[in-house]
Amino acid sequence: MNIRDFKYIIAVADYKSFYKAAMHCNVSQPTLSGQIKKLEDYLGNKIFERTTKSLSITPFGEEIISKARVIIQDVDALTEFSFKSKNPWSLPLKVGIIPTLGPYLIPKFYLYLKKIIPEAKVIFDENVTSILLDKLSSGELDVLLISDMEKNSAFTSIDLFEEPFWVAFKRGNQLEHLNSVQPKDLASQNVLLLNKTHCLRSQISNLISQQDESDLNTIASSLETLINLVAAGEGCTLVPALALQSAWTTDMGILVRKLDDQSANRKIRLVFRKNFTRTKQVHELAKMIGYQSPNTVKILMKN
Amino acid sequence: MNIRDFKYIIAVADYKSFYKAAMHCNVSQPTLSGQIKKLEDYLGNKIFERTTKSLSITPFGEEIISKARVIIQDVDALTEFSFKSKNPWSLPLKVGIIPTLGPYLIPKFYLYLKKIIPEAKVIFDENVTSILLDKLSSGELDVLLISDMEKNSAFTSIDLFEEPFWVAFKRGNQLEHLNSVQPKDLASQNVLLLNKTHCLRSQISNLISQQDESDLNTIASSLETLINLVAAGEGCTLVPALALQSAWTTDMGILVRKLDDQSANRKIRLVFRKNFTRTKQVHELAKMIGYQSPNTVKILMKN
DNA sequence: TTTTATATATAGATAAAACCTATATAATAG
DNA sequence: CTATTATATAGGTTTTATCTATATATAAAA
Repeated sequence: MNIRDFKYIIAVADYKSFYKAAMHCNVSQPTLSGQIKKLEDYLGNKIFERTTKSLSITPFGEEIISKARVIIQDVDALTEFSFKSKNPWSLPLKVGIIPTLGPYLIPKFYLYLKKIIPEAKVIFDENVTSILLDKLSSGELDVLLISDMEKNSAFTSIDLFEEPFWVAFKRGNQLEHLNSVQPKDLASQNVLLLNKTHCLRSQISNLISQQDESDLNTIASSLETLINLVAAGEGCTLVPALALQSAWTTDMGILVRKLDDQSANRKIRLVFRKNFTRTKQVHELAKMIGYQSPNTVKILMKN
Repeated sequence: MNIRDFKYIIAVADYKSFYKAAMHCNVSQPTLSGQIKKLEDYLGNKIFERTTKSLSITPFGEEIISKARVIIQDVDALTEFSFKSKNPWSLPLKVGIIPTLGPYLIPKFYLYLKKIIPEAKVIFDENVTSILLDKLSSGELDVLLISDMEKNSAFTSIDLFEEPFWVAFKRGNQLEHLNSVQPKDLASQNVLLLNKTHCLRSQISNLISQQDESDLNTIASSLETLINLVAAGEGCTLVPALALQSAWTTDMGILVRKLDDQSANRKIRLVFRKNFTRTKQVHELAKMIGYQSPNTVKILMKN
């Protein structure tokens, strides 16, 4: 039994003619006759009572045709739904992003994405890497914007950009007098760090050769808090470039210096399941971020 | 797009495995994979996200599968309805019958038919031949039980039996003294006839060589009325064998003689459209009437 | 009554599709 | 690194749908 056959009997019922129905279905009349005969044989009853000069629908046929109409309507609805869904943005993209990146990166590409692809919808989930990876595995999220992560063969990633680290300190700190700041210059500084759940913490503590196990300087769970502590004279901290705000200098008396070290940066990547089906969406997102963010980073680096 | 493909994706959704779903569908795994791939290509979206160790359904796939389940349910209902309808008596048979036959023939086969085929349902319409033929053409009736009719190439007929005519007259009529009554013996009699709409009238008037145009003896529209008039001494009449009642002799003083003439009978036939689809029902009806009525007629002829 | 026009059915060949087996590829578990 | 398990691919076979040509049947016209 075939959906096509249902279309054939409905056409015959509508046109009251095998010949005309065949024209409408774009098949030859013998094809139509043959398929309907086969269907009738399978169902065990005649649908049509035909002579060369008249065609009527049997009571059984009326039942079958009305049921077939319902089925064809549902099939058409399914097809229409599918064709509408061909737009890669017919479904929202669920994006996980780390807290040290989200507040600064999202504003830089989201409006541009909506301008270029108005139907695009992105749902953000701001969480630390380990939680995001779990959600990606389970399918709760479609794609992640994260920094370093251990290798996972189930995931694929797209490198987006490298984000340098800057040192932020209060005016008056001895670092103010250095033209170029090296990691070793921080050894004598009280470097404030985020708590261990943030990937940024280990990246920075590795960089300045501090032991990650130490909880000594773990005094904040957000970059905003860290900066406020620095402004209060508590010490210095390292900040990823995108998080730098020009208002700091004027309003808070905070100075920044780029760290003069090749490894003083983090790689930002898009990560998604290797078999994720909506890769077109992912690549369009990557393109939007790629268009926007490298420039932004460069501008900030001149600051 | 094919109903089979819907069954495939539902099986995969249920078994969470291409391999197991293929087993369930009695096809090979490559066949299932191939067909689902084709469906996904046609619909323009992936239904499943698969790796060798996990299989999940995409949001699009969830929609498609739930729609497909509805369609498959409806298709199954259609199929089940068809298989139930394979019983030739799944629909009532609409039988037209002439008024000079219906009241006497129906009681002789209907109970027997119900006994042999309990699910059989017959709807009777008692009318004169011309009206019945119109209703047969239009499809309002499925089959007719009638006597002579003009040839019609759109109809087919099955001969059932020949019904002899008997003369009915009141005790004391000069016919009482004849051992055998011939048509010519009726020339001197006042033969009462039904009105012209009944086929029985022309059959009898032809037999006794009276002009059919004459309205002289047309004084009744039912056999019951004719018999009552004969009992009242108004004349004699011809009665088809099945209509003879044994009560006539005792209660009404009416005697009957078989007409001694080869053509003194009418042929009773089943007539139906040549392309009628439920011929099995028709032939079962014919068989039931054939089993019952010839015997009945013979018994009456000995009366 | 024969012819013409129209509609459905049948026959035989061709094209399309679904299917199978064998094998490749991929990923996890031991 | 191998064994196991699952899906994908390749190539050939079978089945099904389709086409063209023609037959059959009926009603209308000549």
